[in-house]
Amino acid sequence: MTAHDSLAAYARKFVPLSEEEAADLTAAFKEVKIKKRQFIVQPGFVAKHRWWVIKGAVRGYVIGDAGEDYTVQLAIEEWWISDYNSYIFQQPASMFVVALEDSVLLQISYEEEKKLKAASHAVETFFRILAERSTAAMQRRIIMNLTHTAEERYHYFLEKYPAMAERLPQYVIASFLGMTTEFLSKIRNQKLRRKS
Amino acid sequence: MTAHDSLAAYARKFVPLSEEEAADLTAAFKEVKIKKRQFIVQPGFVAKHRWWVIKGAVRGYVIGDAGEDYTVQLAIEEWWISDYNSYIFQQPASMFVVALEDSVLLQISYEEEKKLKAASHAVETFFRILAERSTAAMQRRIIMNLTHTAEERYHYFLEKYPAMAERLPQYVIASFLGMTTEFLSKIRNQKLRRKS
DNA sequence: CGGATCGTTGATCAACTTCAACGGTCGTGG
DNA sequence: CCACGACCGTTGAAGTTGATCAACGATCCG
Repeated sequence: MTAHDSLAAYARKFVPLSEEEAADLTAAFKEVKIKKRQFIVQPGFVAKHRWWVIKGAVRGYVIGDAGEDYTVQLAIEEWWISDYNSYIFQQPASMFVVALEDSVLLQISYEEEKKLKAASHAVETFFRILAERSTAAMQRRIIMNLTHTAEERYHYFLEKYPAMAERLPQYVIASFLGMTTEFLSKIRNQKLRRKS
Repeated sequence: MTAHDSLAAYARKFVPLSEEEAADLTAAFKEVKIKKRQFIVQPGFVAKHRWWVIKGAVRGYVIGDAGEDYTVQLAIEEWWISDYNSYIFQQPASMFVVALEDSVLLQISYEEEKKLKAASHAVETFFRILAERSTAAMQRRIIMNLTHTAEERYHYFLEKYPAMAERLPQYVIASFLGMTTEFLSKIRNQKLRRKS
């Protein structure tokens, strides 16, 4: 099965597409290969594309005032990634998006996506569903961050995303969970000097 | 201008609607009045509606294991609210949604919304845009929470949402920003014992 | 008037960061 | 092919941010 066929199959999980719609949708995506440490979005530049990961792992992050980095999004196979604030509004990005491994992506441009959505109600629905699911996922993440300690968030992450947990470097997971890599190391090794 | 006209005008900021589409859209919404402290979503029950605030203020929150409450969403005039994880997937809610003031809302049911989106490409587009904007806003909130201190988040909130800041009780703002009301009080009154 | 409700203040405490030092591993160029 | 950095993770000590606890004051409303 080709990369484009995978995407069509993925889209059909959410919305029924005619052969023609599926063909038009996938034709708008271009396969790109990126090397580990290669950037596809950088602050100050508009994110002109969104990407769907076929193979590999990609990370979106921002840099704080003191130079610390914070992972905002992670994507492995069958996940989407971009700087959505930049992509949706076509404004300069605040994020970096970089490959954590040599990766293969399917890339669609803002303009192409816009045309596709206008041309097909079903494709419009597909992107609406993606956006809704993304909203729901972000809401869950906000709740998790507000209501749980660093240690709880890590254990939840392990359970929910075991594939990422075993594959991604620790500093990426730590910064995704909103803690330092030192602290995550202590959690993992039970080196917490607890009163209890 | 009626409440339903306001909604039509709001929708037309994002997408062009024919007279018929606008009429169908607004007809699906029912005006509801709720009293301060009245709940419209409760954990365990499916959120069957989403609401658009015409007048008043509404708060969505979750309760942590130790009974602390965390504000997940706030809505005043022209904002949307629901428990989106519940509404989108039609699964039991984890949030409470409650009126902070006597409020007037426009309410649409999941089923009605579904029909409308299926019947009109433009309405589908409207909801897609809402979802995308919501995703982008949540991403900004995640970044803000990760990258800034409690004090910085408060000052940013003041600047960005002055209308809410002057109108909502302090404990609501504090829990929205992920801090205790005591701490927010100290920030506001500069009672922080700082080394600097 | 009297009880909720909301905000304030200070003392103490816990969660997590920062800083500094070090050890292992991986990959790349000489 | 091996040596030398980068990169990644670990550990401990000290420091900070913000939470918790407890008490109290003001205001609002029925």
